[in-house]
Amino acid sequence: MKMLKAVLQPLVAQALSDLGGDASNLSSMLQASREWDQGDITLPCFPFAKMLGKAPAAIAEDLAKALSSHEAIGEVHAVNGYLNIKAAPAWLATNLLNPSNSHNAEIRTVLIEHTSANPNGPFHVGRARNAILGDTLVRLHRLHGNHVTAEYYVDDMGKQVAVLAWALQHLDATRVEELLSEREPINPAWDGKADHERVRWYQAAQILRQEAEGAQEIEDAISTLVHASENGDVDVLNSFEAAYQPVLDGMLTTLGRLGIHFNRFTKESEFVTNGDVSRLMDELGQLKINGIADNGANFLDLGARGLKGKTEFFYRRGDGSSLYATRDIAYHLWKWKQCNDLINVLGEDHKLQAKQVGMTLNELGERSPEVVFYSFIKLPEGKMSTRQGNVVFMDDLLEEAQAQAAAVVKELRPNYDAETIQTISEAVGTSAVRFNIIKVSPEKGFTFRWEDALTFEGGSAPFVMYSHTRACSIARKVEELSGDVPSFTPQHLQSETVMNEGMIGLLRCLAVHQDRLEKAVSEHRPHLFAGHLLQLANAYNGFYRDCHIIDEGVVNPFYFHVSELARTFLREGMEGVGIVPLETM
RNA sequence: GGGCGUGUAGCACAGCUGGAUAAUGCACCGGCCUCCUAAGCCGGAGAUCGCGGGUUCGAAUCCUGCCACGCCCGCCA
Repeated sequence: MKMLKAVLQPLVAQALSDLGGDASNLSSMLQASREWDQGDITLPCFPFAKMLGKAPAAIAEDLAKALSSHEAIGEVHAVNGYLNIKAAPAWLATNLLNPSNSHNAEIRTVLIEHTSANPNGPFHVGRARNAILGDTLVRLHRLHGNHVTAEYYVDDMGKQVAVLAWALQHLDATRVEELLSEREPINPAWDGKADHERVRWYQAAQILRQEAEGAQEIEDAISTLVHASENGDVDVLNSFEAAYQPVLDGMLTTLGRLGIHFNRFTKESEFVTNGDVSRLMDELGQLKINGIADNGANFLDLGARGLKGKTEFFYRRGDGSSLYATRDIAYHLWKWKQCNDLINVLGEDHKLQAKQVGMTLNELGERSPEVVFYSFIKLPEGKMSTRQGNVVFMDDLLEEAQAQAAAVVKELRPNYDAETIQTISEAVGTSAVRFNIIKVSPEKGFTFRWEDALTFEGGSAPFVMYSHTRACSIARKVEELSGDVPSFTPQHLQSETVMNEGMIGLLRCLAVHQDRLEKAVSEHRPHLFAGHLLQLANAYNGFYRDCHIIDEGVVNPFYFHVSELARTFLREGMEGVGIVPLETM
């Protein structure tokens, strides 16, 4: 409703100063109405009471009378000290349907790093929250018009890949299955998918590392590998890559099914081998807050910069090698060279680390990135843990979602052929899974429940998808019936003396579409836009109920143009949150 | 022990830069397919906004104390 506010503010300011009030803070006081029924824009009049020596209710009444008329203003009501203003539906329609209202927001170059999971095993639902959140941010920024690079930071040199590489070199399939005999066997559906296969090697190695016998030798061997990788040993790094790349490919296959893709993969080891990390450590050593431990390890005293709790941030070990966070800082310095805005999506367990990295960047005269943190997904039985078998793999969830969706399609549309059912159920299943996760705010601890993920009713992706297919169906029918409908002109509105509830509801919802997108993007809160999409779909359904676009074979051009605008907003919005915009379902 | 976060109807969740009768979905009760796709629409019922204080004309929202849960507090990643 920014467009309405822009028109109203000068008018309200005039009315207010005519009454002797101070209009200087008006912009922040004139707000979108909390109560959707009451109006589009509201001015609470309580703060003026003292200034004007009048009751708020009376001030609201006076303002309502003093407000000059304008084509944008539909209704003005003074209620309990609030001045409520509703936009004129015809004005809304004209503004929405005229393509002239192009918003020219500044285009930013944005680098979004997300997921970056260790390539040692398949995604479970918990780890996938990062990818779904991150990819939705990528999509929403693009919808907003920004240039976005979606980036995966590949941890190709840590202990986890070292363990995987060691296991693949020292164990065979028989030994692995022997060690994992008490665990559930691999789901036969994922035989041949490297993330599911190789994680068993990793798990077997983890078991061996726990055992008393021989554990020390394994530990030494792994440790040697880790150190070699940290020193940029090319052979070791190559062996690591050979170990993890098929796993990563498998993980990316899963994400691809969810419509998640990356523009670039950047390997952690790059910053070691190209010398950035050692140059960085030298630079950090020059800082005032640098400190040196007894064994020669280096740290920054971030307590001196206000960090509470643990104040020493170690960036160099006693043996001179770097730490994960050090490499992350080098990575950030590199990332900053190529964008205006930097966004990272991280689990809540990385909060302290991110704080340390951000403060160090500031110390070097660089900006901190924006970080979107999310809480972990739990299962009703408790924490997700691979070791206890308390885990839901994304691959399994997607299979199940698709199967459930297929069952629904078969029941609802018995005449559809197998291929159509497959297409629809795949789209419905994956969209439902994404939306189920994206619609809740990231900081909320999320409990995964099969019945919620597989709900295809109100509040879900299929609900939005269904409204969109209705709009598509109408567009197809209109096309068959009358070919091209002439583009919108204000004359189309002249027969609309009174607009019905469904039409007004949809116009109002369309009017806030851009505002909602902008807010979700600027605050990095995709769930706000997900909520708006549900509202938009709901508003479209009300419009569909009240406004028959085709009546006795005749197309109402005004209704049709509104429907088409809603269809466009729905489609773009769905793509923005990763819902597949099917045209039939 | 310290830091950060969460706590809203039976369940899940929105609202948190202070504003009205706390929004939505599921589940529950009742209605709507001779009419553009009923994965829909309409109506009903259901909330001491964790608990106690405080600031304010006004608090789910801000401050403070307490309680519960989660995450973190490695020269790991």
